[in-house]
Formats: sequence, C-alpha cells, structure tokens
Amino acid sequence: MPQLRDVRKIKKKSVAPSAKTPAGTVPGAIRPRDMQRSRAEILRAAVSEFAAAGFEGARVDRIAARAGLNKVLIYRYFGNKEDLYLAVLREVYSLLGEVERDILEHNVRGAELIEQLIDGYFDFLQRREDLVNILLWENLLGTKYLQKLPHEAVGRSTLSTLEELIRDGQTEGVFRADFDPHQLVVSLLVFSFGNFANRHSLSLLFGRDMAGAEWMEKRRAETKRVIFGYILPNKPGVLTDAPDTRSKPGVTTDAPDTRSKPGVTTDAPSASGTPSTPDK
Amino acid sequence: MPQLRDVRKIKKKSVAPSAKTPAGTVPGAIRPRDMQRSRAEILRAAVSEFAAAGFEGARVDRIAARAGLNKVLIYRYFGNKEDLYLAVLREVYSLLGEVERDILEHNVRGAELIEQLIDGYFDFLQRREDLVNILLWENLLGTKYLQKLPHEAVGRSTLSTLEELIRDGQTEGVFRADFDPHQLVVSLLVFSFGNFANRHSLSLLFGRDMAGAEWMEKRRAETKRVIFGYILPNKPGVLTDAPDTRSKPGVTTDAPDTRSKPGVTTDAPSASGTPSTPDK
Amino acid sequence: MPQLRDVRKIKKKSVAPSAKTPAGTVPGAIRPRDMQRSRAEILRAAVSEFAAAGFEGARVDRIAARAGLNKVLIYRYFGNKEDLYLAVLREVYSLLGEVERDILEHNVRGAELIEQLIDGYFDFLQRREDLVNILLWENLLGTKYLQKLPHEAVGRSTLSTLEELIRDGQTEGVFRADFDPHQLVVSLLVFSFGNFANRHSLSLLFGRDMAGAEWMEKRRAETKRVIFGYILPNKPGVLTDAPDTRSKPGVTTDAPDTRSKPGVTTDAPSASGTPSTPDK
Amino acid sequence: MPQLRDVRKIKKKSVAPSAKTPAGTVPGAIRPRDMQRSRAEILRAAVSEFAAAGFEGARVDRIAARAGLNKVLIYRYFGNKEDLYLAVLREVYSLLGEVERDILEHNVRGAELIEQLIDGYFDFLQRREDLVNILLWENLLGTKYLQKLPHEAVGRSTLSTLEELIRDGQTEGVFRADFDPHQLVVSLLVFSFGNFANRHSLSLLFGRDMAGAEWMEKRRAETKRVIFGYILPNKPGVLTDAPDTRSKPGVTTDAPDTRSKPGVTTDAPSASGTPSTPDK
DNA sequence: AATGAATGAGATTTCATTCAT
DNA sequence: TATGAATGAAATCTCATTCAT
Repeated sequence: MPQLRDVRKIKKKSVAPSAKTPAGTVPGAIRPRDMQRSRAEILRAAVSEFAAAGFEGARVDRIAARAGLNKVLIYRYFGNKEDLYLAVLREVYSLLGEVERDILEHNVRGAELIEQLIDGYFDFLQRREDLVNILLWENLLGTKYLQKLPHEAVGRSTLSTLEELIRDGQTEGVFRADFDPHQLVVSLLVFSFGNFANRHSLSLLFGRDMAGAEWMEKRRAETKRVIFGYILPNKPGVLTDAPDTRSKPGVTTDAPDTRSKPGVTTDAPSASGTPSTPDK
Repeated sequence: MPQLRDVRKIKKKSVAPSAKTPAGTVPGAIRPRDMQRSRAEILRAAVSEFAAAGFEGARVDRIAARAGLNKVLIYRYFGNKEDLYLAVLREVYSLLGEVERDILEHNVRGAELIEQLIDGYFDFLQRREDLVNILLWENLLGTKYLQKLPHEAVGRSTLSTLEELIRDGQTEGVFRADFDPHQLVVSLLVFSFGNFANRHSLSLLFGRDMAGAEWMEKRRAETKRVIFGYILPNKPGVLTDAPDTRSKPGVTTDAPDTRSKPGVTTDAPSASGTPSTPDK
Repeated sequence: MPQLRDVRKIKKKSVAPSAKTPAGTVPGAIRPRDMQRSRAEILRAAVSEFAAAGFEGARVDRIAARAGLNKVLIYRYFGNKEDLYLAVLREVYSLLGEVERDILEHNVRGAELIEQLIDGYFDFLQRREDLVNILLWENLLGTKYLQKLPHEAVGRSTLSTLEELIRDGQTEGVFRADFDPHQLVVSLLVFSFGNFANRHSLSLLFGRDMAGAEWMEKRRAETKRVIFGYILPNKPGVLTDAPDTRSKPGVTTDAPDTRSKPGVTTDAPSASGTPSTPDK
Repeated sequence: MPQLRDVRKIKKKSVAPSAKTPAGTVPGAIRPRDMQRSRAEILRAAVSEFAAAGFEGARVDRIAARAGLNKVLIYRYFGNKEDLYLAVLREVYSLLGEVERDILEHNVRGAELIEQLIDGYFDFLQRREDLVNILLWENLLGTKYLQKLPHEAVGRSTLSTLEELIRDGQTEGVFRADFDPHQLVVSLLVFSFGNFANRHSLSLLFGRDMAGAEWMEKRRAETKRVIFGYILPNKPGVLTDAPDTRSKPGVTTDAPDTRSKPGVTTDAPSASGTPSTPDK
C-alpha cells in the first residue's frame, strides 16, 4: 500500500560506499540490464509523489529519493518532469480500465454485475488511494495534461459495453426499465468516487474518521443499497418490511429483496424498519 | 461566474489611468483608497487563483494582478501566501455552511427538505465552481491547511441538525425507517459533490461534456430520483408502473409518485418503462 | 531612557479619526508651525531606531511610527534614509563632544579632572545607551558614513585640550611623569567604552548581568581604581592614606585605602588587603 | 588577514574552467567534489561577509561569490541565512575560547599568565579582526542570535579557571590582595577589546590611524603597563623613579620593576620620567 | 550509475521611495 | 499632513535541469 502523505522529508539514502556495488557483481563492472527495473522503480516512485503532492507540488528530488535512484536517471529515462507525469497518467488510466475489464471478462450479468462493479470501484479506491488522487489532481487541472495523451490511452470502451449490458438487463426485466443506463453508469462512478474526493474534509466537518477502511465499508454498503433500491424492480408484497437477508460483504444472495439487495453488507439499519444503531 | 482556468498569463494591467475605476462603479465616482475594499478585492482574487491552481500552483503575482492591486498590499493585509490561503479557506467554509443554514431557516421538512438540499448543493456546485475546487484541492492535501483553522471555522453544526430532521421524518413516516440518517446526509453530500470531483476527467472518458450546466441538470435530476427512490416509502399498488408525473425542475408536485418523486426533473426515461431517448 | 531593543514590532498608531485634529485647532485648519517640532521628533525617533538596528536594520516605516508622524515627512525633511542617518550621526557626535566640553568649562584639574571625565563617560554611556550604540554600529561599518560628514562635525578639539591639561598635571607633579598623556586619553575612552561594547555578549559568557546599572557602577569604580593606580604618584609612606579628594560621583568611602584614590566608589575589596566579598 | 571592507561588489567569478582550482591547491591536482571542503569554504566566506557587513548587511550572494561556490549549496548545507549565521557564531566563540585554553594549558602563572593573556587577546584581536567584528555586531543586536545557541557553545569555563588562578596568585603574594579577580578578568577583556570596538571612529576623532598594527602595539604595551600597575605589589624604594627596563615586546624580564613590569613593550615614555616623545 | 556541483529561472518576501487623495 | 496605494528594485529561497567526475 502506497504511502501518500507526510512523505515530504525523504532524505537521500546514505549507503556506505562499499554498498554501492550490488552484491554479486564485480566492483568496477557496470551493473547490467537494470534499466528496466530502474525505469519501473522511478515510475512507481513518481506515482507516489504525484499522488501525494500533485504536479506542481511534486519534487523531482523526492521522486529520485523514493526510487532510491539518481535524479539523472529520471531525465535519462523520461525526459523531464512533465513527461514523467504523463507516463504516470498513462499508467493510472491503464490500471483504472482494468477494473471494468476484469469484471466484464467474467461474463457476470444483472444485479451481480452491478455489485461487482461497485465492489470493483471501492476496492480500487481503497487499495489504490494514490491512483485516485492522481485522477483528482488531474481533474482539478482541468485535464491539462491528460489531454496531451492519445485518446486511446484514456477513453474507455468498457464503459459503453457496460451501458449495453445494463440496457439488456432492462429489456430482460432484471432491472427496472425507467432509468437511463448511461446515467446509471455515471452514477456508479460518481457515487463511488465521491466518497473519496472529500473524505479528509468530511472527516473534519463531521468530526469523525471518514477516510478509514471501516467507514468505507459502510459507504460501500450504503451505496449498494441506494443503487439497488433504484434499479431493481420493486416486488410487491415483499416491500419495505421484508426481512433483510443479511450477508457478508461480497457475498451475493440469490434472492435479493427490496432493500439490501444482492450481497449487501448491512451494518446499517436493521430489517425491522427502525434503524437500530445508526453509526455515530 | 468566476473564471477558473487559463488565467495563468495575466499580466500587469496596463490600463489607462481613467480605466482604474473597477467594474461596477460609476466612472468618475470616487473610488476611495479603501482598505476594506482592497482587502476584499484581494480575497476575491485569491479565491479565483487558488481555485484554479491550488496552493502550490497559485502565484501571488497573479493574485495581485487579478485584484488589480499591488502585490505589497497582499503582504500588508494578509501576511504571506499561506495566511492568505487560510483566509480563503475560512471564506469557503463559511459560504458552504450557508447553503444548509439558508435551507434550515425556512423550516422545510420531509421530502421538500431533501430536495432543497440537493438543489442547494447543486446550485452551490454550479455557481461556485471555484469554491468547490478549493475544497477538492484542500482535500488532496489531506486538509494540511484546513487543520490550522480553528475548529469553529470548519465544523458545521448544521449537519447534525439535518440528521435530526431526517430522523424526525422517519418517525413521522414521511421517510422510510430503514436507512441511517447519518449515512443519508453523507450520501447527499457525496452524490452531489462526486459529480464535480471528476467532471473533466469523465468528460474525456466518455467523450462528451460532463462539466456543463446542461449535463449537471441531468445529474441533479438523476440524483434526486436515486435518493428519493431510497428514502421515500414505496406506495403499494402505484409502484413501478405508475405514470411519471413529469414536471419542470424545481417544481414540487404535490403527489409524488413512485419514481420521480417531489418535483424531480425528469428528462430521463419516459413512463412507458423503456427509456425513450437516453441522452447520448 | 530610550528603549533600544525589541522595538521591531511597532505598529502604526491607529488613532480615532476624530483625534486627527490636534486639540485646540479648528478641524480643517492646517496645523501651523509644527515643522520644527516634527523634524525634531523624527530625529529623535531615528536615533532610537538606528541605535537599535543599525543602518541596514533600521526601517523607515518604524522611524515614522516611532515619531508618530507620516513617512512622507521623513523624505520631505531629510531627503532619504542615508541623509537622515547622517543627521543622526551629526547629532550623536555633537552630544558626545559635550561631555568633555562640560567638564573643561568647569576648570577642574588634576585627579578631579580625570575622575570627572570617567564619570562623564560612564554617565553618558549609561544614560545614552542609544548614542553609544550608534557609535559602535558606525565603527563596524568602518565609519562609512561618518566620513561623509564635514570634519568639524566629528573631530573633537576637546581631546587635545585634555592632553595638555594632563601634561600640565605631570609637570606640576600631580600625575606621575612616566606615562604618555595621549595614551591616557585614549585609555580613558577605551576603558570606559569597552565596558559597553560587549556587555551583552559578556553577560552570556559569564552567565550574569553585565549590562545593568549596578554592574556598571562596579566597573566605573574598578576603572577609576585602575586608572588612578596608574597615573597618581605612589607616595612612599603616605601611600594608603593619601587625602581623598572627595567628589560627588558615587558613594564616598569613609576609609579609603591605597587603592581607591580620589572619591572612588569601592564596593570592591576592603582596605584590609583581602577583598572581602568579590562580587560573584 | 581577512579582507573586511569594500568587498561589496564581488561578482560571479567568470574564470576560465581551468582556473577552478581553488587557491592553495596544485593546479591539475584533483579537487574532489568534497562536501566537507565546500561546507568549510562556505563557512569561511560567511565569516568574512558577516564580519564586514553584519547579519542584515550581509548578502548570501556575496558569501557564495566569496566561497567560489554556488548559492544553492549554502542552502543545502546550512538551511538559510540565519542558520548559516548561527554556525558562524558557533565558530567564532569556539575560536575565541581557544585563546584562553591555549594559555591555560601551558601552566603559566602569576604575572606571566596575565601578560600572556593580554598578548593572547591582542594577538587574537589583531589577527582575527573579522571574528572580533562579529562579536561586536552580535552584541549590538543584544545577542539576538547568540541566545539561540546552546549554552555550551557560548559559555566559557576557562574564565572561572582564570579567576581562580588569579586568586591563587593573590594568596601567594604574587599579586596585590586588594583587587577583585573577577573584575580583573573582565578588565582584561574590556581593556583589550575596547581598543577595537571604536578604533575607526577614534581614528577619525583623533585624526590619526588608530586601527593599524603599529598603534595597536602601543596600546598593547599601555594596557600591560596599566594592568600591571594595578595588580603587582608596589615595591617601596624602587618606586616611580626606577629606570625602566626596556625590553623587546614579548620578552619577559626577570626582574620587573615598578612600572614596566613583566616583559612590557615600552615604546612609551622614556626612562627619565618625562615621556620624551609622546607619539603624536 | 552516483555524487556533488552549477545554472538559470522564477517565486516569495521585503524595502525604500513616490504618488494621489 | 495623513492615508492608502503604487513602483521598482532587490534579497532570500526554491526548483528543474544539466554538467563533471
């Protein structure tokens, strides 16, 4: 898990002179074929740094320090700060695309598809906090740099595929028919990412931790509940007061009911209709 | 509406002396060398600049240029860049608080309260794009500066009041009982703000404008629909197949039906169940 | 006594608008004939400021604030910072010259002359700490500015008069003959001023207050003792009990011994030969 | 001998690359890119600059130029101007302490101890004019920065040792018993340093060079004479009219007489009792 | 490949000085 | 005269980038 904040004071690692030659190599010999590894190392470090400080705030020196490599290599391999940043952006968007690609590959459909998407987003958001931050920084810059990337590196065909699958679900009656699949896809993204875009500020506002894993699990559950409430058909008779099928997070229940539909974690309101212990 | 991007190259205004009168004042009228006004002018300019470029990216010179005042005054009135930024943060949070305060003052309750909140948020988000950006920048810095403000300047008591009102609504049966008011409040914020946190990136992703007013109206409607689907009791019998009461945005229908509940703008799927022309 | 240090944060006095018109004048009327007073006020303030911070460290703004007058006047009356500083130097040297002039006017001779000189110097040093500092600052600049003053403003004819008087004393046998009057004059200055040139540093070095009045009285006494031990003839047999020429300054010891010759304050070693309570 | 004044206009050295070898090194010899040396070089340059201009007057650019190194290194190695100045102060006080330490190590006692001290101070003052100036600047600032140093870096234990040795001398009868050792130690410092604190101003006042080596030798002798007149026992019978044992400076006569006691340089008054040619 | 250093630009901050009301 | 503001220069400090060893 990448360290994000408070990493400003990284100092050059001061290795003993003897340690300079990597173990197993003859001193004086040039270290071989490490270029690939170095490049990757720099990129990794750059992701961390740009995530933590943004483009303007990022320091080339710190990236070098994070990578444990010399600053010169950054310029040798990437050209300059901006190009390095562009490489990072590319990486980020590539990884982001994988989320949907992974899910689509498994041919899930219907409610399960939606749930896996939400889970996929939340997992990504929680696991790659750094990448998310880069998306947010870049957005604040009005995609100043993102625009410089070739379109293929950014646009995500997966999203239209998704829309179609949802539309199919509507046709088949798995989903309600009266919502716009396009808006839904956006909602899935927005409702998920929105939790992260302001988590630190919100923590201050509400005076409680809204950035930690525990809280995010609650949000994940809540998000699922809201979405499913919106897209699944209401089954008359089982309406509001139907008993919740409590299940562990991630587990898909075969018969989702009105409220906490497929495999939703509900540490939230109990089935009785009265939320027992709203987290406070 | 504040200019946000592409304002980097502002140079010293080389206006003719007569042009010194700031916009909005009658030319010829005395523009007193007014400390109060100068301070305010700087603050306004600072909001714009910090919104557009963030703390690191902001340039004191540009702030002075935007304010049409001398750089020295910034230091005289605010001390230094950071203190100026803190003053800006204070301002932003103060204005943000007003959104809820305004609504709470009018003693609206029930569905209308929720709708006004969503509207309030979207209005704020659309009208004060700059302030929102500042919130987002600051969040990315992990509230590095926000933390330096006294707690009163940030914490918002309105939010707990809100929770209570919602809980009241649940007790009275206006809202479903099986959701957590606290989570709802967060959802209202997150679902609203989420639309803005990534609008530029999303525009690129989807290859369409997702930052403009038109699109945001759609999101506002969609958000309302989702939220109301979640919190309003299902009225058995009128359920899914009820015809949508199409209404203009902002207009509250007295008899909200299943889907588009109070005064929701529905440029979305038509009543027939099949979304006629999903916006594309 | 002028405030010397810690005066850096003087703020513009913010008088109520109504207070602007000095009492007794018709509002709107121009304040009359205050130029002389303003000039003097500025000069006084400048002495304080330059004394406290030196030429480079002094701030024109602070001088204006100290004077309670507007910065503009400084430029109107004195031209610029350097010219103001030169005016200050002139003032300082003029006042310094008075010390000797005052004494010489009274036609004191012999030991009493010397004692009055030492007293004069110490009095000046203690009372006009500010002026002394200016001398020291200027010295550190290698008299960079002092040199720009006309010679009359600096050179002090009194000093050569002094030398002659001392030489007379030697001829008359009042003083020992085997010292150089010129060196003595210098010693008088140096031994006196030396106590001030490093008093703060010495305080730190010795870990005790060596800047206060109490300590300086000890130094004054010690200095007299040393000087008199040097210039007064040792009278064999009459040694210790030589008649004291009692004079004002300091406490008169009833039983002065060998050491403290004319009117010397001796809080120092007692007559017995063994210093009773060396100050520690 | 360090250059002190008139060094303000040092510009970037535009030397040919080959000229890079710093003075004192063999051209062609490897000048390792040695951090240690660079640091030392900067410190040395800083001492000169701060000595010549004081803290406020000193220019970081000039320090870099003096050091023949890049400005950036100053910040890399020392942080900022103030920290650099603090490092300089540390250095100065450390070197100052050595004066006494050197002497105390040699186990000299009695009159010789005192003479060596005076010599030590005058040597230091003449040789390290720059350090003395720094002491004086700092004193004028009321030890504003000195106070920030840890006490050990400033306080000098040697001084109390000195007092004890003098007291021992008094007990043994080598010194007169009726003076306070503490005051004597202070007098030694003050009478020595006092000559330097105002030498340039005095030069102007008296219209003769009072800053040069020649003059300082006279002051050194005079100071010794005065001090010894004060602390050595009067030998009745040899009193005033004893012939001076003229000796070379620094040479200690085995049988010091009343006036020019141990090894005092007397280019001063001739033996006859009447100073023949007072220097003028 | 690493270290130390240099370059050059630019950003923040501070001042003296002047202008306008 | 006082106030507020403006100007212009400079000084401190920071960075990206490049060079040399």
